[in-house]
Amino acid sequence: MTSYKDKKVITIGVVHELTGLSERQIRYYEERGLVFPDRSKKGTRKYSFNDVELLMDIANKREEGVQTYEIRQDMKKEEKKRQVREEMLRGQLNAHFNMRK
Amino acid sequence: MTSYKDKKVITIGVVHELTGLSERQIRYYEERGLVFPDRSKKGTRKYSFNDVELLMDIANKREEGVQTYEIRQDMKKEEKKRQVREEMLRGQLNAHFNMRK
DNA sequence: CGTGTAAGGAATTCTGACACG
DNA sequence: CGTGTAAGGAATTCTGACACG
Repeated sequence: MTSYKDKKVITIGVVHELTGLSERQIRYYEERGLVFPDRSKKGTRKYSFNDVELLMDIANKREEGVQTYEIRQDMKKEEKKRQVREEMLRGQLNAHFNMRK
Repeated sequence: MTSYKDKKVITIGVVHELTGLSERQIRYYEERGLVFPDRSKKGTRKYSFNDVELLMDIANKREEGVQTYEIRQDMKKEEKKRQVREEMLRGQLNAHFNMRK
């Protein structure tokens, strides 16, 4: 379920190289609740490949002039949708198995 | 063809955390030709998830008392096998397509 | 042979702040 | 709001070497 894409192992310097974003920008997007890196014991940020992809999406939105606040709202909506879909699926599965009982 | 598993983005410190090997050991295995990290512009080593897996295999072999030299020989043999298999496949494909001409 | 360690330097990362707008 | 930058400190990484065995 958790693959390499989700493992938080990339330092901010490498994320900078991969995305072209400045470290300042990357930290700021975290401040705005758009990315959530892990922290090593000593406090350095660790990102996953998923985070890198997300940051590239954010970079594109920013270029279009979308504000971080709006990006955050959109991300919340997406999250909501995903939850609803999951609940529906769960409900159907339950109904199915209840019928077979 | 090249996935996240092959992307060299992990610093030696994180590799240490993931494998349990000391940085000294990790660098030594490189010296012996067992792993080949990339280098960032400034010279710090970058490993891939594949490298991490390889290092864990090496760690197991070492625990069994296998010397780095032998591990290297085995890796070369494996590499050879892979090449032969590829050449055979290529040959069969060629024969196949030549027949259809 | 394989690994630990101390050494000194260079590069990285962190935070909080000021700047501009 | 979003980003650059200088500041000072702490943590990371690098290399070459000595040590033990």
